[in-house]
Amino acid sequence: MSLNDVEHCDVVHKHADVVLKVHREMPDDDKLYDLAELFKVFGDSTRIRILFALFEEEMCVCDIADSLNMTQSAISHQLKILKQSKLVGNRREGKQIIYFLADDHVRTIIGQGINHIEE
Amino acid sequence: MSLNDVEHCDVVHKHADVVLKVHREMPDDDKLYDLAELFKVFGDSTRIRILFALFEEEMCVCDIADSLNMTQSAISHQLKILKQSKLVGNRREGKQIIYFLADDHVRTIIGQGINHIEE
DNA sequence: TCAACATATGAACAATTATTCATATGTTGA
DNA sequence: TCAACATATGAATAATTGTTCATATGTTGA
Repeated sequence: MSLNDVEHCDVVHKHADVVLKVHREMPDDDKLYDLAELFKVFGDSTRIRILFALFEEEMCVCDIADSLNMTQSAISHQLKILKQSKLVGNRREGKQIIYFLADDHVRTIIGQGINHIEE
Repeated sequence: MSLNDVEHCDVVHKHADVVLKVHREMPDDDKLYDLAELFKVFGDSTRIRILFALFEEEMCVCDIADSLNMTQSAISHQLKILKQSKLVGNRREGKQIIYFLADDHVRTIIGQGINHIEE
């Protein structure tokens, strides 16, 4: 794409340096996409509640469903998304699948979110 | 809601203590909703790119639009959402409206997101 | 091997949302 | 006051997404 393809206002000529700088520093599309996808996962209160549940301790699917008063299917679908984003892990224990937080990024990210909304 | 309303599996009886603990520690619905709404704002690559642009310096709407090669209207709609979440602020300078990052939470949150996806 | 249990998954539906287009609002210099 | 510019906004559309329902997969103990 050329920088001259779009000119929304006359200021683009005066501010061409700014536009260039943004271009230089902007992460590539793959990274931007991955970032947005990650935050999208946090952008649903069911998934946030699942993560808060797992803050307490690791748990089987039906305990999460009971804790949140939701169906096993709904929880299972959301756990799949959390697992794909590597926010949770799981292991089998007999008939049950135990889910747990993958690492401490989850706490940090949610903590920062709480900081922001509580100001 | 009663804890006995839903029992997805027999384990609920053995794990009733876990369910209780989750209930005790779970933030209230308002907070969970606000948290999810906040992360939803980060969950769109256009808005992420706007924030990255503003990492460089404050900018008028048309410079953002030019930087991202998008229409003024699309950017304006997204800026409204970013402003409502208090992630950006703005001020008028003559005919232009200058947008800027509201505070450093934005950098921290996005930084944590990058940490996570880069592992 | 079979019945009961625990979890996962595909399809369908309703709800949400990002962009576009047309237009409104607000500002400036002449 | 008026034309040109900069931004905001409402309506419409297409695409995405969370939950439900039905059912499949996988495990255990008898």
